[in-house]
Amino acid sequence: MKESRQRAILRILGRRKVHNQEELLKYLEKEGIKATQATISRDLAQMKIVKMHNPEDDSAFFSVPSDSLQVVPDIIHSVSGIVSIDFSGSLCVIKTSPGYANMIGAVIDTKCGDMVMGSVAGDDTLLVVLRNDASSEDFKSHLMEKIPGAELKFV
Amino acid sequence: MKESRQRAILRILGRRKVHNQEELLKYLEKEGIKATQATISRDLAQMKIVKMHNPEDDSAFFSVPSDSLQVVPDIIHSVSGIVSIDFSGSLCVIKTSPGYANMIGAVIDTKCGDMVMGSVAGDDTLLVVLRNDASSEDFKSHLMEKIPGAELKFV
DNA sequence: GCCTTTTTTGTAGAATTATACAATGTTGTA
DNA sequence: TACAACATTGTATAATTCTACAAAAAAGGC
Repeated sequence: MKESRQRAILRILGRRKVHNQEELLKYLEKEGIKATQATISRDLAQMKIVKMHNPEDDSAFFSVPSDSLQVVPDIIHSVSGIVSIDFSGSLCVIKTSPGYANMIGAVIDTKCGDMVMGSVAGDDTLLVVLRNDASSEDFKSHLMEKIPGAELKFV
Repeated sequence: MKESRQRAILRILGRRKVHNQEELLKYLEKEGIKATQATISRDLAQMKIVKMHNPEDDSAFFSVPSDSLQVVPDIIHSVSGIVSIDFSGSLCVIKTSPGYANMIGAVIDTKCGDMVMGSVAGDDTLLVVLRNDASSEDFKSHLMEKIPGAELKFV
């Protein structure tokens, strides 16, 4: 129950701006998941999800920072979000579902540190810089091994 | 007043874990800055500072995410936090005061985008990937020009 | 199965944070 | 200086989030 609820929370936050916990509760209910504010308060803390402010329009919404996800590995690994993967030299461009780039970047930094020099993530695009001695083929197979679901996306 | 208070907030959050706004208020007072909870609530929102949770020990503290800082450019540019700068090929490793790496990474991404491919920041270490056609010397002088205080740190 | 231990959850209320409003301060213009 | 326009702040309170506690559910051990 808890795991699928947290998975649903990630999915919802990746798609919409959610401004408070009551609102998140409503979206969860639409997916048939019932819970209370107290429960998702604990979920958000556990998942290290933060409330971000947008000074432009004075709004606030929940956001999943890039380093949040090693805390709940079981969840991340079952959420892929990867749309496409392409290479150009030692650069790898990964397109993701909206909002997922940071998360996937965090997983890659953690799981593929030996062949990755670093990564920069936008909202739905992730740029991975491979080390000089790492081939794109090596990186591909590493990804397939470490991120369940990734293999489906290679065309 | 507001600007120096926000500068002080960045300095404080870079050095200590602050768990709520009342606590931040006390640290500010120690620096001779008087304000109310309402004021720093607005400051934190404007600076896009978030409250992060640590599920390990059930604590929470304020944190400055990497993309927070373009919002308050006047402030960032007067905070250095750089401890050391080293190069290895087209890689640049910048050690910073604890908590400052993200912030400095954001400044470098913004100010040195033409010679920087991307950067990844930990808590006190920043890895900058230079473009192939940018020399470390070019990057150094660019840094010195763009980040007041940086020149002091080159040994 | 039955008992124990641990985890998850809801309720209710405490703690924290955000904000409407009024007041004060600041900036620019003449 | 005097005025208007705008920005910043404090007060009081509203809104939101967290958490102590008890109950329920799940996981292990025998």
